[in-house]
Amino acid sequence: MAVTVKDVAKAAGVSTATVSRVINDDPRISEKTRKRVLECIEKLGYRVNNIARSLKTSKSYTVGFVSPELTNDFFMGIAKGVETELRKHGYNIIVCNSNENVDEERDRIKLLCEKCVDGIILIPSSGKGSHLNEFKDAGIPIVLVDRLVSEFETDAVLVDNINGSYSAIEYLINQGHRRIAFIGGNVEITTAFERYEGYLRALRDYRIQPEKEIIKFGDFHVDSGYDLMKELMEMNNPPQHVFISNYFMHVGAIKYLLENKESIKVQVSIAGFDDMELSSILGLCNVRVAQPIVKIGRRAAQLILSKINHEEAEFPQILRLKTELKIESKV
Amino acid sequence: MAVTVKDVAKAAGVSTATVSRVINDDPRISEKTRKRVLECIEKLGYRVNNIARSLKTSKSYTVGFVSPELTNDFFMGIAKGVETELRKHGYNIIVCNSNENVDEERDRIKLLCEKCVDGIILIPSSGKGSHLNEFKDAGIPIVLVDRLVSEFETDAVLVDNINGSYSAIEYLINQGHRRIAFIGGNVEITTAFERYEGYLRALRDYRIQPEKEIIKFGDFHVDSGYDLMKELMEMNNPPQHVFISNYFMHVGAIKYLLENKESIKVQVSIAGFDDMELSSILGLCNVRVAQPIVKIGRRAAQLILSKINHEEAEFPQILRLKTELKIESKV
DNA sequence: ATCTGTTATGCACACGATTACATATGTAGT
DNA sequence: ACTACATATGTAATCGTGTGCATAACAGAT
Repeated sequence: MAVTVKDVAKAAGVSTATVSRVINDDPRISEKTRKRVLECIEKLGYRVNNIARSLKTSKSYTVGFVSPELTNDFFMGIAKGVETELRKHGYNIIVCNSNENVDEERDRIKLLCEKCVDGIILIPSSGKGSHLNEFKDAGIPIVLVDRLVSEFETDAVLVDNINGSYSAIEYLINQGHRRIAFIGGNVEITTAFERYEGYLRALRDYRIQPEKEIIKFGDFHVDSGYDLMKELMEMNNPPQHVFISNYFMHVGAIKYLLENKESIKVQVSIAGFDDMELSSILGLCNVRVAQPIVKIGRRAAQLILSKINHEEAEFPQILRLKTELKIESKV
Repeated sequence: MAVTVKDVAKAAGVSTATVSRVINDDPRISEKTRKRVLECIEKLGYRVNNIARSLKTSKSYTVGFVSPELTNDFFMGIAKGVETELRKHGYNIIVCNSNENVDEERDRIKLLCEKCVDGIILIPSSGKGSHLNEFKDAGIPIVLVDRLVSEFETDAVLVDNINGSYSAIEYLINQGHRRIAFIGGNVEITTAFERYEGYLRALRDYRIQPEKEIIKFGDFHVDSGYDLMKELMEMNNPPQHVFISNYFMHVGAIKYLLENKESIKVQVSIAGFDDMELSSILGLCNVRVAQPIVKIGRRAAQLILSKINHEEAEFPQILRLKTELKIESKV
């Protein structure tokens, strides 16, 4: 059915080896035959079969990308960076949704191994990583993104969460605020823990005693941000400044504020992590810790490429990218 | 290096054919040898090489998913539906970003063909489709999603945009409003055209003369929504009701309204297409035409599966999914 | 004419699995 | 004992490429 090198070879009156060499730009082929072969390829509409090629070369030019969720601009921003960078090198990504579930995560990785991907970029769905050791002997390089996991060591691209939080809190303190509430994610996730750590560190450095009642932990989702903001606002003495360490929680918090404008006794200002399309329009968040989202993806791609090509500098390697503090001056 | 059927066969004292049959659940294998083979598979840590399998069976169990953008919850909601459905049948998706660019779209599809994907699900990046004909002879089924294109016929999963718009406008009219502005996308894109058509049709059915000055077209992006809302609000006689036929434009429009609260003379209510996580929190949009986003993906997956398996009922087939009108009662 | 070296091409096997066909074994019926 | 048939397994070809090795063709030097 499909046109193969064999057909091209026959048409051009050469061997399949020659055709293969033409396809792969082997310089030893004479201009004359190269031209003839290329003509036949064109005429017959030949297209290389990458499955066969992969079998022969043991390179699939495909990497797996496993994300806890697909409808999430943060994760997909990373995916975008990964795709853009890998595409330059002829790679594609197989995208899998782990549904924030360790079992599904394992399942997807297993399938990716069986598909012989050249590497895997994983945004872990939890803080645990023991199940990842099962795949060590498959010899497929893995790069973690955004979060680290326990019981599994590998390269990773992360953000400097501690100093990200720190800088935002420091800014607020310098503005004269001393009672700053905190809404964060589950501290078993490294990202959440580090952002909390940055908050605490800034308070300590400025000799401010953390106030337990205004420090709340949830799960990085919209509803959680909503609920925790509600808790804060229903206190007798609600805080006027809240640092929220995740974009989605921040959206949820603002949702609560907008829905309950009348009943809230104080005016609240929000500082938050991430600077997404919608962060600015919500108007209630004028201090933001921006992550270089697409760059995270790019770096992860570069890292996996160098592992695939065994340019192992000093692995395991952990890249920490800096955040940027964005202040929106109230007009 | 890696363990192959050969190794397993040797270890179990059988031929590779037998091992292959065990792997593929061939019922002709005796319980005794099946057990022995499975033990050896376990012991050696054998994992099937899907590249080799694909070469032999000409099935890659992979489909391509080409989207104009990755950081877009609408497109990724579709991707999620696709992934979920295909996963059940053992398929994976290679996700490509066409960057809303026809040339890149063609480029990605070409690569997908060379990777021997079993099918392609495409969210077209423009209204043109002539370049898709190049891939007809590759024999790889294609399913379009969300939009149709000119000069190329194939199956598609779409939304009933006309009646979606219609129902929203009809609702507003029944509420007593007669001056309803329209902000829409480029009418060369079928989706945008149909939503405009629904708007017009509703006005006509209720004997309302469309008013050119309050009908605006942009490009389905946030900035465009912002600009067009600005145009409307800067009119001498700004409309009080605006129907915005796309989620991102709707976000941009609200951004403008929030930023310019003081200078806007009228109170504006917005009706919009799509019902996303953030639609509700913005509070300014209480009438929404909800698309069954994940279901669109599911159906596209089912369609591509039936084409792959040649269960061609009566192709080309166009599925139109119904929208749902969501009214948020102002409390 | 012979040798050396370079360049261009072909032969044939391998990658790791599937599968049509052949064969071996067992069982039962006549 | 012979045939008939079902069951279980093996043999070997095949999918479409890439590539080590062999070889052919030719030029230039001796």
